[in-house]
Amino acid sequence: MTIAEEDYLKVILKLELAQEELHARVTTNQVAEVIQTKPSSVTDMLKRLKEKSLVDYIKYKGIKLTGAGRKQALCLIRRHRLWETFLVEKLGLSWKTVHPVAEQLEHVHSDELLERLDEFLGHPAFDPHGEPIPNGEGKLPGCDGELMTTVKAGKNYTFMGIKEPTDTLLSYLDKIKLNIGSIFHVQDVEAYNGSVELEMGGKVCFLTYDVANKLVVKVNEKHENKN
Amino acid sequence: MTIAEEDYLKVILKLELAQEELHARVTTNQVAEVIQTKPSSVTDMLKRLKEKSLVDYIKYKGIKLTGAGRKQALCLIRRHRLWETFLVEKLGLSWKTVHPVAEQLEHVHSDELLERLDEFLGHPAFDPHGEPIPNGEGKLPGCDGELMTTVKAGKNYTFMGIKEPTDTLLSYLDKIKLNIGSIFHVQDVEAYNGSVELEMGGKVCFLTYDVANKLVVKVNEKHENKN
DNA sequence: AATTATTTTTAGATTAATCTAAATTTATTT
DNA sequence: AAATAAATTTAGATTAATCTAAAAATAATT
Repeated sequence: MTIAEEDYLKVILKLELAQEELHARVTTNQVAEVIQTKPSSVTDMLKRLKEKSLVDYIKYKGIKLTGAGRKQALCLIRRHRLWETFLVEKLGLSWKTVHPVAEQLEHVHSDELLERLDEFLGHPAFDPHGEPIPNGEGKLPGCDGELMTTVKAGKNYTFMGIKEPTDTLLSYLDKIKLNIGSIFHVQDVEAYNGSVELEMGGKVCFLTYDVANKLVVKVNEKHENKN
Repeated sequence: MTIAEEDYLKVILKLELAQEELHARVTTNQVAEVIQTKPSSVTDMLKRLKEKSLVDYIKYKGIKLTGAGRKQALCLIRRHRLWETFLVEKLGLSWKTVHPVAEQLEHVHSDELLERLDEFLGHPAFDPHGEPIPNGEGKLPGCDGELMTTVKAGKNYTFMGIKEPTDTLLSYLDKIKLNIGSIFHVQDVEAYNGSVELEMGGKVCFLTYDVANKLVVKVNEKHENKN
């Protein structure tokens, strides 16, 4: 498995997940756009990936990952997000700068390294950008989470991840010190405009509906009766 | 700088350092032997490296690194050894297995990553195999160390590194729990056969001349009057 | 439905890194 | 010093990954 092949698989998976209409096939041009290459180069690569049974590719009809291809792609995303977590949590790099470095690290092949790294980081479920980290079996966590727009006043929650992370949103969360893993208490949900009032480590913060609607949270049963 | 180019530079530096007669030029066949490739492939690569002013290559006459080439090669060795240290010290992998993983990690390009990793590891001077880690300026540490065959009874030393590490020697040192960084007290040096008796954390151990002659140590002024 | 536009694929080149086989240069030995 | 052996280089191919330009297929529009 070459670096180029791995890059293509990852891009195809991301396009499949982002696809508007479910089960629609990813197109040659979509891939070329993301990889920043010519469609003809994509066609060449697709033939090679098909040869290896990593994609189901039909001329002029688009692409779909096979089971094996999907598994590989999820492994790459797992590696990428674990490395990003390491770079930010352990080495203190900024989440703004780690992507290109993780882009290189994700191509390092070693199952044992990956396992140990995961353990070293405490089996994190989300990376510093709030993206879920697939587990060893390729399953994404936090699928049982809910958006912060559905929380109930009086309950406690853990902040799990971000739905569609953008740099501006991440910067904002940095500023108000709302970090992944934070536990908070919902003081109030404003029925009028859906804004949420939280209490977190003694400090209070307000979130608009638009922000709350990007944040994935999980009820924290254990801390239910904290206040 | 491609991965292949980096691999060649590293091999050439290692051959230069291991050269019997100083200033002798590294040969095409030597490189081919180490890289496990054909001499003709080496010739091709040497032309490319010469083009980039990384080696001083004269047809039929052999190779020498230029200043720039040497700097690059030292950076690669630095990366390799820092990663090996990370893998063993932080992730708990065995020094027996880390080489091929570090071989991949050393090709990750990021100055900031390297700086932070070095800091995270506490600026180590030797890797888990006892090899010295070049610093940011490409200088090798422990050049002021001495071999354990020159120690004086009654003094305290720190175990810095290993002269020519082999798996069997490393395993032996593991077994007698003599680790890099260990501080020990020299109880006695046997004039008859040069064997050395050490005391280390209350335990005593004997080393033959042959073993002691591979171990790099440094007088530990601060602990001079421990006993 | 016919035409136009868009998407996708093919054909043919290019570059890095490798190979084999043959030619050349240097080293070694009679 | 001539002959032989060894090391090195060249010439010509090969593979992965890319490109450009042209051809073919699909989609959109009149």
